[in-house]
Amino acid sequence: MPELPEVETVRGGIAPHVVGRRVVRVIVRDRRLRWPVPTSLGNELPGQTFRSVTRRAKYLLLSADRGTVILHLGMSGSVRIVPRDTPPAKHDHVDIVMDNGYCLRLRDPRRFGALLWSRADPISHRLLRNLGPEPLGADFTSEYLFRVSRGRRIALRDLLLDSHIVVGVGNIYANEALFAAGLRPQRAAGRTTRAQCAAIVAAVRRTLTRAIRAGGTTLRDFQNVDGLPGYFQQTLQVYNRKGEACPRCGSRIKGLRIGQRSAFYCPDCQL
DNA sequence: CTTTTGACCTGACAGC
DNA sequence: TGCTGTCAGGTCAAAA
Repeated sequence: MPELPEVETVRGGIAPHVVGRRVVRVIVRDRRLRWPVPTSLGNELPGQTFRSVTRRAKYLLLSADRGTVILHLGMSGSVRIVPRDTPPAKHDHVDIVMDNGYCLRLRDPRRFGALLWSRADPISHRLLRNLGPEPLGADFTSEYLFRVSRGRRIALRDLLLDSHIVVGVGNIYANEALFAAGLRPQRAAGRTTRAQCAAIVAAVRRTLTRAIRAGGTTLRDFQNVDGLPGYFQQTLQVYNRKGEACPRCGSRIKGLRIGQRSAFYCPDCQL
């Protein structure tokens, strides 16, 4: 469910409730997430204080005194800050109880998310080690994108989804950014010019930045920490708008499948 | 090496 | 009211 803007929205939402708080205990009701929630989390985290909440790709990193909680929301994960005695709902799998009477509660119906504990630097964790550059960072440049796309027949949409190329971009924002760049999602990545790569990079950055400002996109069930939806879906130009009028030229937006996942584009605005 | 496919899960929704 | 089929914002591992 969440892409970079949604994860960033969650990061900003939980940070003020978490940083400086000491963990009292960890309650695991169901450890069967994408990988089992490690017993070391419950053994080692209590007694430690959270020092910062940062993000790498779609991972949230809750740094404590002698380790880091690595949290990924998968497709359906969400976190809330609730009073510790709030009865858990279905799919509320883990509580991290803090010393102020509140807890960080993780809900994840599909259980594609992950909650891990890293004693060492989380950046060298096997899940984070081989990730590509941050899309809003200085390393994601048109020259970089041009270089890594040479000789690739993969669809542009799928190149943007590849976390080894660039992180944080999911299916919604990949489609939206390619609309903004004027390139069809199914176009072969290798068949792009330097100028087109520059347009893609600029479009990715602008799309993500705007979405963060809007508090993310809520299509079905994304909620921020306060239980409120994001507002960027009102700004979506093509995603999930098959058959509707292109906001730029009025043509009918097309939908197609690339691999197993749907893609959307305007046949007149995108080459 | 690149690209595609299958796998992991539950829930919402459309259509009958 | 049910049933069935389809789809979903992620991403890893294995197959081709």
